[in-house]
Amino acid sequence: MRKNTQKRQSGCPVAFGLDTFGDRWSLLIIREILLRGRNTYSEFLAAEEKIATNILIDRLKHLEAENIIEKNRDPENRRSFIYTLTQKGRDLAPILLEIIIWSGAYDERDFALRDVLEKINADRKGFEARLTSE
Amino acid sequence: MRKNTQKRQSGCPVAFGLDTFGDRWSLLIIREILLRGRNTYSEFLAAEEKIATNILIDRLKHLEAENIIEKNRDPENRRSFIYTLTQKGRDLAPILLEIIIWSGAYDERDFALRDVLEKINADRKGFEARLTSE
DNA sequence: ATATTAACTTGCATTTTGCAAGGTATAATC
DNA sequence: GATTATACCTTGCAAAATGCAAGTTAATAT
Repeated sequence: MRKNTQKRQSGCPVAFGLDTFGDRWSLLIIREILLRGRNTYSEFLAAEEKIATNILIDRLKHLEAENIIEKNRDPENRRSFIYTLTQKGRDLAPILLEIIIWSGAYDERDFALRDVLEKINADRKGFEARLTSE
Repeated sequence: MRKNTQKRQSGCPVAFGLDTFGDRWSLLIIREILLRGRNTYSEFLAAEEKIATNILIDRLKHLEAENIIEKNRDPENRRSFIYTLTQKGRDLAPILLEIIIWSGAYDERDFALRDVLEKINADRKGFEARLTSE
């Protein structure tokens, strides 16, 4: 388990962001919820990048502690939990979209989420507004 | 030295971005160049976050290999090198700005780069255009 | 009762990061 | 022209984060 959010304690907003969600996995979990409609532990585990179980639970706890995601019991299946984004979490959408735009321009390989890039190109503001609202 | 860019080989643009600049330090180096006009090894070292020398040189080499920054001798001081952003590097500006906006909304502490946030609020498009152009 | 699914936990190896102390080449100072 | 200082690294080792494989627990299905 990571040493309880050891932040750089720098006064810079870029550093603050990196300290909060700037690790190898957090944004991928947020991508799963925000852009792929996944929201359980097992769905996150099934993502193509193959996150390890201990890392996954560590990041989920961390993101929950940062109030970026919320964990609730699935009302229809009492052994399952549903992870959803808070407003703070949904507000990460613009960052994700900019990363997708940048990679769209510089990744030569064909890739997933092309549909997302197309939606951004078609109507950035509208698409983003839908993602950031409840 | 990091094992030559071990990428996740995922087809996702978010993962591609994270593999390219998504570590603890790369975006801070890019911030120094893009938003603070710093462009030498010693200036990066002097940044408030206190990056270690071996990590700094590793990230500089990595970013250069990824064609995000360029290294050139300082014509006025032959023992110094100037690191500048390529177009690919300048195109990371929107991502940095979105991180600054997000942190501006959710970091309760008073912080640096307030001036940048104000410029974004005053004229996002113009400010961003200036950053991404040569 | 038994098996299966979902959500974890634990132990240990590997990789990355961080710290402190060098080392080399250029330039400034005595 | 010898000494000192600056700028850019390199190296060795300790600490932390990540990754892998094998458990564990609790709810549900058979």
